[in-house]
Amino acid sequence: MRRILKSIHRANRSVSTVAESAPSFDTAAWLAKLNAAQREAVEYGTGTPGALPGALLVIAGAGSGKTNTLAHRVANLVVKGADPQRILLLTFSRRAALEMTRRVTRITGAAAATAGAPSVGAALAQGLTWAGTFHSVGARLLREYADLIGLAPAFTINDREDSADLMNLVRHELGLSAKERRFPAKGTCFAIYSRVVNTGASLGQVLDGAFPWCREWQDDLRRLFAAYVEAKQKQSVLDYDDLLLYWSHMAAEPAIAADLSARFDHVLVDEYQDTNHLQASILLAMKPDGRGLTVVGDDAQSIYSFRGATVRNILDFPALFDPPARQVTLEQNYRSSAPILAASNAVIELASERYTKNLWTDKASAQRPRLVTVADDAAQARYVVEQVLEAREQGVKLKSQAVLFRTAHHSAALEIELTRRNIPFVKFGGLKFLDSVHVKDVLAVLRWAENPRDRVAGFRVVQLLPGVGPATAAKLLDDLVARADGGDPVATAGSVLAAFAAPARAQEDWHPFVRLMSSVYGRQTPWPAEFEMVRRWYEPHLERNHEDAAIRHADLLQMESIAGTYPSRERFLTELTLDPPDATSDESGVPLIDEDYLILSTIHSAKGQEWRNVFVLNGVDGCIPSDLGTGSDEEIDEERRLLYVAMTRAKEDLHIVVPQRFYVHNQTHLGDRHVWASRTRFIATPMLPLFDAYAWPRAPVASAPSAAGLAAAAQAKIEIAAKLRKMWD
DNA sequence: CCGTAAGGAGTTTTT
DNA sequence: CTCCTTACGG
Repeated sequence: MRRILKSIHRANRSVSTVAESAPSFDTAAWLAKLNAAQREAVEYGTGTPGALPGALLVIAGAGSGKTNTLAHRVANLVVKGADPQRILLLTFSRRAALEMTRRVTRITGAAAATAGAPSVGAALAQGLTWAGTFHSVGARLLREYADLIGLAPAFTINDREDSADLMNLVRHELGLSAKERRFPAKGTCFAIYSRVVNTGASLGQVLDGAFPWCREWQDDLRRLFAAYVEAKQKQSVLDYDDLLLYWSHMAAEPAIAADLSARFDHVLVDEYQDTNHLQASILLAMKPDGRGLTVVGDDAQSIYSFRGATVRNILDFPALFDPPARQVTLEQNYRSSAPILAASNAVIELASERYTKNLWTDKASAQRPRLVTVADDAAQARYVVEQVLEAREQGVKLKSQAVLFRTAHHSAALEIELTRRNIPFVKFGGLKFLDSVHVKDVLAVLRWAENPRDRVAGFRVVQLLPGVGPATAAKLLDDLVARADGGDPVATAGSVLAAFAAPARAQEDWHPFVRLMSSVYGRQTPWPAEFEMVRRWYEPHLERNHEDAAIRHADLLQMESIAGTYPSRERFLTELTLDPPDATSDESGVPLIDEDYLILSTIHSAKGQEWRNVFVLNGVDGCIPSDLGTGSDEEIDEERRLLYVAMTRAKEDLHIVVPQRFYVHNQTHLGDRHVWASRTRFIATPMLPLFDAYAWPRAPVASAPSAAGLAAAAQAKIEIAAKLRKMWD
């Protein structure tokens, strides 16, 4: 680790020397607004037309203008003659890709105007055709090369839930569910599998490191995963990890690798600190010598290790190449006020491992971040609502304010309070629209139509019919495969359904069902009318199965309008799976763009964003850090980085709310409804002067326990109820 | 073989 | 609370 620190510091030094002593910068007007380090990142290696720049690593601190810098670099490449269609831009989310594309187009247009080069604008008219997440780009490439690598081009993609369902099917087939001791649940099995794939570690290492309680099942798990892989291949189904895994193997296959690498002159990757081993291997296979490769990120904001992301990627990047990658560090923060930045820096400074230097800003302010003590969950919600409304009175839009929390359910009390007070909000993270049963049902029909081998989809669809259960469904799906006999099952699926001996109880529903499926298999109804047909078929089943059919029906209508914006069923399914709408609100659907609403978001989903005012909920031990994430020093550091990410989202006002008591649900072994909490360990006592301590509500009650007493109790973490129970042990 | 009811166990963050 | 499993009546 010390070695890494050194190399980073060395690199920092080298950057400042470069910034000071590089007079050869092209100081075109459109780059004038960038600072020296940003300009270095934008212009590195672009001086010689036609030559590809060597590998570049940009360490970009929070709020240091990272997106803007990356967009300028892409624009600069285009201005200097790069073909936008041969630029691959990999981002962390769909939203980030859209934002980046928008900015690049705007910047390039402006640059072309000042440089008097209209041809550049024309070059970008087609846009950046290859901007997206690793997963969506992977899906596109795999469809193109599918025939060469033995994939059916019409493969369907399973999201996390579907993947877990398939894992479950296989788990039952292998008889693992009937073990004496309870076998890990489907979601756990899938998480283990996914971690092995994404980290490149062995099953044993993953079990030891992250799932120690499943170690006893190692042999069964290995058997399960082998069968799971086989099932996916038989069914022409890919999970998220496969999109990367196939891509990586494809890029390592000499016959394809040359063609694949040659398609892209430049590859640029955003949020590199949150990529995993597999993604790094893809980049290296695409650009073995690093020429044309740029990665951007901030190790202090690495918060996705649970997904296999490793900070090693960004730290080890320079040394992968010869000569080593150029490193540029952006340290000036343009987002937050000095007091907010000082507090954030203090939090990250206590990390046991740190790699980069502190950020600085010249945005002075007298307003320190607030550390607000409230009695409990409910008071926390009332405090936030009061403050949000007060800020709005002063002209701060709801949209410029955000409430951030560690886990999705931490906002439950607040959501109730907001609904009660009629304040519109949109929540990012947590349960998704696509996870609801009715939405999944309809999507399953479409997925099954796209790919009749898809067993999870088929299983789900057939069992919608009353009288059809797992046994009947399995028999039908077996028939489908048998009849296709290795060929394309779409051709024969219709007649298999028609000939199938449906159980007596399902007779009545069978013929409408066969008509529907034959029509979608044969693509007799064009997209998106097909969606409407499926939805109409589904309606009676919706009403039979759900009390709240009316609300769910509205969801489906909303999805129908989304369906209309995609050119085909395949694109709709693929993009919806890879970029699901990630917001939910109190009403069905997202409020209109021009409405004002408060943002609620998990810290993870808040990545890359900023707001004028930010509230961080539950700044207590047990929430941040989550008590599930305190097993190792690495986990604790990641939780610390989470708080750092949350704090650095704020521009002017930051409130960290500390309820003294919070509810713990469903902890049967502890049984408590609520526990005393103490301030998060990440805000240590010596750091308190950086905050405004604030107790809310202000009015003291004579008989209330003293603040000192409460603090002492909180320190001791007394659980009285637990003690009372112990009396009887 | 299906559907339902009852009871037990697990539980973050997401492409 | 929600998911999963099991037991039992059509």
